[in-house]
Amino acid sequence: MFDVAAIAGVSHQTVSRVVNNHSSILPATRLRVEEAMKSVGYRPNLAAQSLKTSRSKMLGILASDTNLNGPASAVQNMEKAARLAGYFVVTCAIDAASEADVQRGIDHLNRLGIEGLLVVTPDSKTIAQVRRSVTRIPVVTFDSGEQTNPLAVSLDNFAGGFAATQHLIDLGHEQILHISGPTSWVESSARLQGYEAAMLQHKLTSRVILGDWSMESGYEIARARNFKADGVTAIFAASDHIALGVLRACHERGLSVPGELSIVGFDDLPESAFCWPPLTTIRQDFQAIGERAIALMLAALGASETSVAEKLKPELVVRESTSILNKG
Amino acid sequence: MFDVAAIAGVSHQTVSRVVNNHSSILPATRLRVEEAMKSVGYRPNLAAQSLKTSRSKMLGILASDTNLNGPASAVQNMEKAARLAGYFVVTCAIDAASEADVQRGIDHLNRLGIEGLLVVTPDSKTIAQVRRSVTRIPVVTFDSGEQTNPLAVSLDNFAGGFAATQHLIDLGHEQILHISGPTSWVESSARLQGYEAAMLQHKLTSRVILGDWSMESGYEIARARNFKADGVTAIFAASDHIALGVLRACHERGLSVPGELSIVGFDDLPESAFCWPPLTTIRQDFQAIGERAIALMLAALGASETSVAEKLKPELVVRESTSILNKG
DNA sequence: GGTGGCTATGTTAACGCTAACATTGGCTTA
DNA sequence: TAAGCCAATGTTAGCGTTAACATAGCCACC
Repeated sequence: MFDVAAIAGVSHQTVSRVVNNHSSILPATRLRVEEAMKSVGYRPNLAAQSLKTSRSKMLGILASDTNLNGPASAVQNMEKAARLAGYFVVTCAIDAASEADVQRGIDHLNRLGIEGLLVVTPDSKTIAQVRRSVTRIPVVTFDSGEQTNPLAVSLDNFAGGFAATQHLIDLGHEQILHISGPTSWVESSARLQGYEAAMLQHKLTSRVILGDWSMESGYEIARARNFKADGVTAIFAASDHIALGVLRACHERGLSVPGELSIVGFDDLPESAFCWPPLTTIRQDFQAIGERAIALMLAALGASETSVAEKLKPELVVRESTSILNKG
Repeated sequence: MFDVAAIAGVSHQTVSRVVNNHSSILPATRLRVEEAMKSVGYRPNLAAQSLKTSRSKMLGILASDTNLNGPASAVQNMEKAARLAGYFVVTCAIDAASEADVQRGIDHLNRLGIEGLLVVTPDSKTIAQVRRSVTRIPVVTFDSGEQTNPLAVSLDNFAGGFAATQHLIDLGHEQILHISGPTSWVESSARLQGYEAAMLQHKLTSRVILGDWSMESGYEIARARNFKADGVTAIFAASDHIALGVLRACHERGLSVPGELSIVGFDDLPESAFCWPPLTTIRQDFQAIGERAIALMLAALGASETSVAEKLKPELVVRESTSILNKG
């Protein structure tokens, strides 16, 4: 910095002012300084800036399941959006099931002096834990329902569950089974509620089995029961993974999809369009989700205007795993 | 820090020594200081440490395709391994196809003062570009073949390609088609070479179609040709995604898998075990890959011993998409 | 018993930067 | 023309930490 100042024939403070876009710098001076910076390849030292301003320009992301498509896409898009705003993103993978692991993650990120924390996990217990133990800095999470925390991105999982169920009802199905995710997940209960609301509205009886998001779980559930005998003609699975597991079990048993059983998933995994039959599902816009999360964070940090917080609506994608009920 | 020193009745420098595990501290003093630290909840300020020591304890990861399972798992495991060693990881998603975007990513990470850079991309041009423009700090990449850069994790994609092909040959197949990935990807050419070596060894003729990793590509290729008419009885796809696309096309046409066509993929996506039929594939151990990358990095930073660099061998996972050639 | 050397701790300065205050000089205005 | 003011830049100090050197006290050994 002093080198730059010497070359440009100004004081180091003037250089600092140029770096920080101060107003009272003569255009000619600014130009001279900028050229000097370029000539020596000057880069401001972030550590020194942090130390002095006590703003680190870093955001932490606490994420579980980062190898899954959804969270991974969301995190990736958050990083891009944050970078655009001049922020750095430090991701920390946690096991949401372990309270101790979550705390370790928080401590780790705190040591960095992050200015804000984004929590990418659908586990409501984890979210509550983080909100409880991180109060010094803004925490942005994801919500899937009635709560309206101003620092949460609202994903309308209720609407998704409703749309999936409505789609099956529209096709004439009445015996619609829902395979849900684990109860502690916010997504899970919102999707379930959407399902129940749609069923209720058409005076149909809800039938729910508890799954755990995984393909294994869908597979085991579908293997353990006889949908035909039960009269079930359609399934709304809380995740594409569950749906994929069900699909495999149907193939094994020779149950025709969608001929004898219609299936709707949730997430629109890239693979879901290419399984057989291609899966009707609910798509979430992870880019929008990531950008929204960062926008909320920036607003909380005072770096930008507060944006309007309307819920992000997922979208029904109709493919070939669902069809009109074959009455017979 | 001065607060801690005052409480413990020592100088701030003694506190610093306790923090850094210096040897010449009386156990009693250390204890006193540690208690004082606990009582005020003291956390060393990383920015100040960085500034003073000019070591930021941060590693950068430049990653493309972070929403894909493989890269995402690798990155996740790198982060965990780095955290264990006291390092922070800053991930930066790039579009490997764009040289400018890669450069922007490098600049972004450089501003942070990262101590080392890990490049998670299979695009050899990007790797070369990064190696060219980042020389100040160690760069760890991934290699898939003959090159033996000491700072690259060697993934034996050749062995994987060989094993996949050998498996099909063992089942009696002779007309084995390989759908490859794009040529600029290191993985791609190594897998291709493994395929060709196995074919050559059994005096079989190689048949290769150029794909681009994606499900769409596998689907389109399989739709555009008639494997039966061509006499092709088995396909080794360079990725599970390609294989999944082929599989879907087969379903559409009523071509029985594995009855009329055996298929082997590469990657062992979680979904591959649950498609129909479950896909025979080559599994890579992403946890080992991530840990190995960090081990290499730590060694390069002088933070640990150099580890022996034997290639990571992928593993054949036999499922139901391959079967003995049905002569007739 | 004095000297040398060691061990445990204290003191000082500096890392690169920015906030706050100080200075300069040109311009307005009575 | 002198007082006042503002715009542009300079000077100083300190953010929290650690390296380097300084000091104090103890033990051993001739």
